[in-house]
Amino acid sequence: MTQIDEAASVLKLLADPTRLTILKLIEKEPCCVCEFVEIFSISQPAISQHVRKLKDIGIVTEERRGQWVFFHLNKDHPTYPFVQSILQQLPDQSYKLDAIEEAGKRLSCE
Amino acid sequence: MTQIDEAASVLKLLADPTRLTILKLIEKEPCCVCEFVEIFSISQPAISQHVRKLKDIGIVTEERRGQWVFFHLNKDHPTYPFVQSILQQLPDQSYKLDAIEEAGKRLSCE
DNA sequence: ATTATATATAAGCATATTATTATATACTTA
DNA sequence: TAAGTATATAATAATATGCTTATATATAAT
Repeated sequence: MTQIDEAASVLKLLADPTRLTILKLIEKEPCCVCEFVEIFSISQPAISQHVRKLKDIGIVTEERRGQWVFFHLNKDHPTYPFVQSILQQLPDQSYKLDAIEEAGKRLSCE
Repeated sequence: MTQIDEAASVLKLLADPTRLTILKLIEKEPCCVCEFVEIFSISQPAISQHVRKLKDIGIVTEERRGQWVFFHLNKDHPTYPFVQSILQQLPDQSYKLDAIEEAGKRLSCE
């Protein structure tokens, strides 16, 4: 496994609009699945599967708070500097959280 | 098409070890297909197909020199700064060209 | 305990990706 | 012009990806 292979693996994880948005959101603050479910127009299992891929390499960690699970960007992960350098170039996505809040759809986890 | 979608598309193109190495090589100097064929252990059509994907979005341009086609990294492309910021973090791959040269396999295009 | 809510996993399916082989095209040179 | 070299395209096959629905698990609340 060369550095190129490792970089390609990380890029593959980032190369999806849903996962990229998730990462960009939790870069700012931890979020829970129920928020992602409201934001994206895909099913809850689809969200879980995207998040699992991010957890599998360790760039995302989970923290359970009661029945909710919050996801954090793992700043201690070896690939974090690389990931961060990419995220940093993308526009903030928090407006998506604001939008569901205004629509009264920000669920009880908040 | 949001900025996130566009970024994801570009990342998808980079998310392959062959394409990533090609980009890293031509970042330094234009290369021709015959060199890639020696470097990678995949068929010539497979190389052509990888290169075509890069040409399709325009981040790579081609220049014919006789029977050879050389590929350049297009520094004027809108996504170049983004791509460059990623490539810049990867280790130089020129040793692969050196290796085929020493092995006497650097073909006539040189 | 039972029920409700939040999340994860499993199975299945459609589509995308990446390779291969066969063949076509472009250019060079004898 | 015929033959050789370099590259591109087409057809096809294997595998990967990302979604869905159904179901399981974990916690909370009645």
